[in-house]
Amino acid sequence: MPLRVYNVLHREKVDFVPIHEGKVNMYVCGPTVYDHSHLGHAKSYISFDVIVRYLRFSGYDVLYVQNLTDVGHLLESGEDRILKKARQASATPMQIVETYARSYFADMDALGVVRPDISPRASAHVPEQIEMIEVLIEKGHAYVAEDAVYFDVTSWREYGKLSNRRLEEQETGSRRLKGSGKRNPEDFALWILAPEEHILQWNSPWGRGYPGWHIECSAMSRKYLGETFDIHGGGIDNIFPHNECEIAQSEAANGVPFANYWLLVGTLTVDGQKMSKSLGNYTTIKDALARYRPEVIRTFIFQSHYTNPIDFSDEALQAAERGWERIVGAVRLTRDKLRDAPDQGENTFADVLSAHRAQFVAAMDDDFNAPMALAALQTLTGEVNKLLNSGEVINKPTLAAIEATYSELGGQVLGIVPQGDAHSIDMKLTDGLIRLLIDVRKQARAEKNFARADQVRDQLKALGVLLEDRADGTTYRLE
RNA sequence: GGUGGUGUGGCGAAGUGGAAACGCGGUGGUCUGCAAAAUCACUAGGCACGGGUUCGAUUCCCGUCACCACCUCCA
Repeated sequence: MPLRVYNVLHREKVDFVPIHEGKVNMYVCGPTVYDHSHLGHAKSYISFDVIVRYLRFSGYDVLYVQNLTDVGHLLESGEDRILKKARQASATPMQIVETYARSYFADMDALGVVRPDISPRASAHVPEQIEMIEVLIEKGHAYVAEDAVYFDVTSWREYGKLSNRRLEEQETGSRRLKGSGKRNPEDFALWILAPEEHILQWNSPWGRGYPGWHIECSAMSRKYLGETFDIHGGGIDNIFPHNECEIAQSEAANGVPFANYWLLVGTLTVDGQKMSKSLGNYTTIKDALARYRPEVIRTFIFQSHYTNPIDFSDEALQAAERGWERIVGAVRLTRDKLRDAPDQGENTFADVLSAHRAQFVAAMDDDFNAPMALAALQTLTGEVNKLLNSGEVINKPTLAAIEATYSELGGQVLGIVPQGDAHSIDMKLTDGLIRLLIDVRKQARAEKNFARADQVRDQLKALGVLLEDRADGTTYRLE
């Protein structure tokens, strides 16, 4: 079955056909690094993480580019947000950029988000942006005003095609014309001339200044992925004006289509309202990670389709946590039994595994339907638990096949099943010591010395080690 | 005002023109020294509301209402 994706550009679900067979070139709008990231960013980048992981799992060679915006992203006041932060922190702009770029990567690493292959920065691609602006001016799609170089939206008939906006139907605030050399209110800045005291500025054919926000994505995607590439991703909240401007600039400059497929992620909300800096209703990723495991945050996000909004609450996270625990509980038990299972025998569970794998793959092939894929893992977990609790001896080939299925689908693709077998010396030692204590407690229980047995269990619990007695022995898990 | 989207059980959330996934929660069993986990059964007679098409609609069409996002900085 072919992979199908919902292409926002045409508002329909279509078969995914890459430009070059077996190869996917993909660009996702990255963050502006002027503050710590919050869970809204997590939803976006975890969603694309799974898209990239699944494409690779499906055999595609993916080149994943995600930019870092470190210049040109202006506040409503017209002030560059990086500069504002730098002034507040009495730091240089590049210190701010470096600080928060590192923070961003640290957060993404902690969430298990696979790093993009290339993370280009806007400030490091000024020549490429200038070059593109020059082409736009030559072709009559941009003009030089006294304060900036603007893209002339009336020169590009298709402007608005992604977001279905018609210029004449928009509420055009007069504010946007105030004090600028724009010909049309919807014209947007490609290059902004900087006053002398402005800290971030470069030489350009039009005078010293800095690039506008939108041009960076056009210039950098072209540089690394070509004039036409396969997938462009981002948050739905940036469909206008940012994504719209990108398309217009790129197609006007290059004369060929920009991205073939547009995949946009729904918003993370809090009490139905978008999580955002300006509303102040945000939870940083660092704060969230202090309360929930990364796998739990991922599971929470996978419980709704990436295109839909999802509402954040502690209740929802806790529900996700319980659901996640059920899955990894089965995995833990499987790995535990694998330690001393008989080698002989055939995989008697192959049919169940392949049926659930097929469900999982069918779900993901249908526009990366993670909620449905997760459901397949959940029903598989029911089957696995039944098998493991049946009281029968299960052979190694069967257990290994179960383990491999979870590691592949739940681990490699979704990133919610941690790797087994901690190989570090510390973990081996810890594991050995815990098992030693389990043996000691077993002895006490055999002697009906329940006080001693409970003491071992209670003290281990205080250390975050939870013991679970089963008919076939005691297992443990770390809190 | 324009554009796009959403409205499904106590909560979260999939999905389909022909008996409503999955998870959480709840109730009652089983297992168990206790605890924890697991497991079994039950838990929406209806999918915002009103029309229409159809043998049949939650699913398609029209209308209405509500909420959200974007049109102004945010993935």
